[in-house]
Amino acid sequence: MADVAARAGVSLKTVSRVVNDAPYVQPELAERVLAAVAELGFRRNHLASSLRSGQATATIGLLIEEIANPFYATIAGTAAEIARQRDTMLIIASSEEDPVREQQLLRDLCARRVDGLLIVPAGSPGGSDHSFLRAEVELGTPAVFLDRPAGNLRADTVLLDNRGGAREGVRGLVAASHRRIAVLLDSIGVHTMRERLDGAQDALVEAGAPYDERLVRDGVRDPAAARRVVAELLERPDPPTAFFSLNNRITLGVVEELYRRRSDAALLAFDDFELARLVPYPLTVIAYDTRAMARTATELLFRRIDGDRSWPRTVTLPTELVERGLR
Amino acid sequence: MADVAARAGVSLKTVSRVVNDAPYVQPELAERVLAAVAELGFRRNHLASSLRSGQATATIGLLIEEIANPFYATIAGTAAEIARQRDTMLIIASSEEDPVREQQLLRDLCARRVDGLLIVPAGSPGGSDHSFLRAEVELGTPAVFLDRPAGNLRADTVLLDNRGGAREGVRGLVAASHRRIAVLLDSIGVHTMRERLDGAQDALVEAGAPYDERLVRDGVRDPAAARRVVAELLERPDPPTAFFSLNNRITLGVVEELYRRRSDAALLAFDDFELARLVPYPLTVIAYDTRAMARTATELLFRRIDGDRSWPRTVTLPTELVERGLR
DNA sequence: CTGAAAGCGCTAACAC
DNA sequence: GTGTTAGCGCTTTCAG
Repeated sequence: MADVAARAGVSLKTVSRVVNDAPYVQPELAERVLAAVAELGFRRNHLASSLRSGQATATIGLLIEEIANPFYATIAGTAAEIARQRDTMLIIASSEEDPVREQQLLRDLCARRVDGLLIVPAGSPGGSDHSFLRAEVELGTPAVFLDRPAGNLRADTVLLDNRGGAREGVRGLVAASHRRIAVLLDSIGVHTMRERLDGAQDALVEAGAPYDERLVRDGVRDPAAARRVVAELLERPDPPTAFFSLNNRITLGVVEELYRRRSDAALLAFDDFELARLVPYPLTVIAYDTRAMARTATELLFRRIDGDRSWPRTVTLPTELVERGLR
Repeated sequence: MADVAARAGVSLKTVSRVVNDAPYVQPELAERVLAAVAELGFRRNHLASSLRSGQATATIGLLIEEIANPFYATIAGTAAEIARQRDTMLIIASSEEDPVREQQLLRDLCARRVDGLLIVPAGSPGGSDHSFLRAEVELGTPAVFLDRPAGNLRADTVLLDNRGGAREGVRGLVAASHRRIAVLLDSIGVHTMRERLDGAQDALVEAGAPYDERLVRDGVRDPAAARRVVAELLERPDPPTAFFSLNNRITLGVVEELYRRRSDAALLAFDDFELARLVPYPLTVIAYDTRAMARTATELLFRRIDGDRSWPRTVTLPTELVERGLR
């Protein structure tokens, strides 16, 4: 910057003004500065600038499980889009469901002085403890939680109506006279899974239907496991007449096995997915608007960054039942 | 840091040493410093640190079209994973296929003094001009290009064998006696699309098959458009007996229309996709390893960051033919 | 092994 | 309108 100033025959501060589009600079001087900038290939150091000016690194941090997962990719895309409108960059960090890693990454993000944090908590057993963020939040790094609530921290949170959605879906099955409904889930340690299971039970209890624990299968980690569980359940003496899959990876396996067996069991699935309409099995999907969730959270975050100090709020977004699959 | 030093009764520099795990600090002093750090809730300012120490922001920039697209999400995930092993954060920016925006974002990333750049060029007509990066690269910000070549810049590049893959796939169709092969593509302006089309023509020319321009349809932007084009082509007096879809969004539409009509046309498709095995139509897919591509590029980038000044190289990764779909 | 001083590149606060 | 001075939080350099 000093070089530019020398070359343009002005002071360092004037260069700073020009580079930052500050008002009250003579056009003539500005032009000379711009010329010098071009000649010298000068590029402003954003780090130094935000070091001096206190906050405003024009960067927000997003902490998720893993970027490659389409659900998180959608969240990241939405957050990036909104951030872009404010000339803010997005740093994405993946916790891979590890609370220790999550905490490290969050601390690192704070050390980089991001303007705010968007967090999908790692959902492993016990959940993560986010109390260490309290200090950061008070020091001016707001945090908004997405999809899952924070652990031990009062903060803005945007959730889906997992319980309500599951309840409504299972009510549909019950109304179609299903009583033996198998439920397949990934991990009961994850908040969303617990909520969805609770919703299913709500509907069953309401209907006075028996709740058979043997029909609930936890630990279904991938499509292959789902196929095995479906096969096993269907070979029982009193097989379920309906399946409720609590996430879309499980749904893939369930569909494949039901299709293979030309089963006529009903299928209810949490999470919509691209291609759901092309799947060779009729199913009812509990869909939601991932982008709306991410948008809400990101807007909430920017409101905080802009100085909103009101009481933290929790927003719950609705789900919707949709018919999918080829019939 | 000064506060911590005061509290621990040491100099500022000693705090710096302790915080950075530097050797040659008396354990006793270190302990006092750590205690003070904990009491005061001190957190090192990463920005200030890398401002003074020259480079090493432990951040790399990734420029892609859009994060929400699974292809780019996979690239981002792989890059983030490798970066993590080096305690490096990843800033992701989306160009949305706009070369102007691309350039802005790249400049901004440089202004943030990222240690290196991973770039999937915006593929719009004419391609982008990356010559403005030459200065940055020379100033020590290495760049590696992915999936598409750079415009007017010699740099490390990792590509897929688009042409070879398409050639091999179409050879298969030709060997199965197909002569009227329709080709559907998104935009001829994108490098990968041109290469794929060239590969198809290679195979046709080899076989002495007629090349019918009316069977090549550019501008098929989404699945709905693909459906319309398929419908129209099938209603011609001499309909194609095979379809070659140049990307997976197009493939979705083609599958849907062929399935709907219970057609027996052969389908060849560039890009594998999750759920391809569940698609209700037999198809041959030209698959490739996106993660390998991203891994290769990211490793190349870190080698540059570590000081490799050898001649830029271009790596081309192979594709593979795979049978998919329900038969 | 530890500390004092200088300064990374920039901007806030003020004087001119 | 423009320049000067100080200093953001840290690390480098070099003296002890």
